[in-house]
Amino acid sequence: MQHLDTTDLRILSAMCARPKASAVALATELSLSRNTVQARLVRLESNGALLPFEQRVNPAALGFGLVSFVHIHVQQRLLGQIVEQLKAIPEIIEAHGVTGSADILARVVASGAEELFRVNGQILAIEGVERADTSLSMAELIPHRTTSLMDLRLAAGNGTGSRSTGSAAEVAG
Amino acid sequence: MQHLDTTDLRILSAMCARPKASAVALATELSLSRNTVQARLVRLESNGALLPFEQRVNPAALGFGLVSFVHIHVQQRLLGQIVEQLKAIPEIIEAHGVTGSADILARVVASGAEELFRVNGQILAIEGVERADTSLSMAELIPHRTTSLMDLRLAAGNGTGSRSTGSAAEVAG
DNA sequence: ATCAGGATTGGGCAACATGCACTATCCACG
DNA sequence: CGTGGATAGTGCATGTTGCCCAATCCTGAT
Repeated sequence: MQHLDTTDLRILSAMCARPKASAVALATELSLSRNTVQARLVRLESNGALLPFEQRVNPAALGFGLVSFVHIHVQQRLLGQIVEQLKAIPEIIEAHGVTGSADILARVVASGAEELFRVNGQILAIEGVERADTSLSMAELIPHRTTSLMDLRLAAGNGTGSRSTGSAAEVAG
Repeated sequence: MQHLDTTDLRILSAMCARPKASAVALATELSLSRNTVQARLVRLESNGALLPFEQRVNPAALGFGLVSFVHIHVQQRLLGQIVEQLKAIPEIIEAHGVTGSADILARVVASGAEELFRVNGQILAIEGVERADTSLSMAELIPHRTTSLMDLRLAAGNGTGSRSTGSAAEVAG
């Protein structure tokens, strides 16, 4: 993962503030050359700093308004196969191998309780899955955000004036 | 939350497949009028089906490569104030009020263990927070995805041919 | 069946953007 | 100092956007 310099951060931050702004407009706003913005955008996409567009799609709008977090306990030796089978369940939209009392923490969405129950049944039917403990999200207290992180980084690296060069202001690492 | 019909789904799905495609290109691909695509896109943005651009920013690229899930136990009567104070911690990038043994499940990122320890200290210092149990993400087994949900919905509502009209094929809800 | 309202279609237009190319300059490193 | 990559500024053919308009379609209510 290539880390970002202040110019990258400024570009990202401006894009968050004005997603529809063209590269030309961003360049003007940030006092950069249009070519620079374009080159940076290409690099941000190719090096993984920008995740795929699908992150923006709201599951609730697709009818999956029920969000739950499922703590899954598995037989470790079957982990690989289990993960493959979890991937085949469309309602599991994220999963992490975690430390702590559970082995996997999955985000599972559904249209309602009945469908969630069905999906949980699918999870439990996977060989090697010993337990699945489900917590329902009752409220989204802090919606997913990254601007707080960007602001933190910009505030930390903002000692080089309004026109920062790359390596002198590399802050994200 | 306004639910989406098949045309919306097809537009979203095409955007996920080709994020850089113009409205004109999408319209051609989907056999729709350009105006229709534009109108639908405006609606998708305004009704919350499309989340803000910042969802696409990868925290790891900002230097926050350590992901953890913090289960927070609180005094219920102080919940409102607690949430406000959690919001003021930039490294908390998501939080849900959940059922189950914990009250709040938070996603906390950091550059490393030391910083995570510091953030945890901040959480614990909030009045009304009784406990905070942290699980580290050791592996992103299933990266966040929504195309699986879209595919599911499209497969479920695909009985009306290649040119679906709105209400006859409303499937998401 | 009729009517009304919203959605969709197809087309137009001025302004603008994009992707790519080019040259010149700057900056960091060996 | 020399070199290579990054940045800046500019140009151009092509395509896009935001907005507008009129006509048609579709759906639900009466």
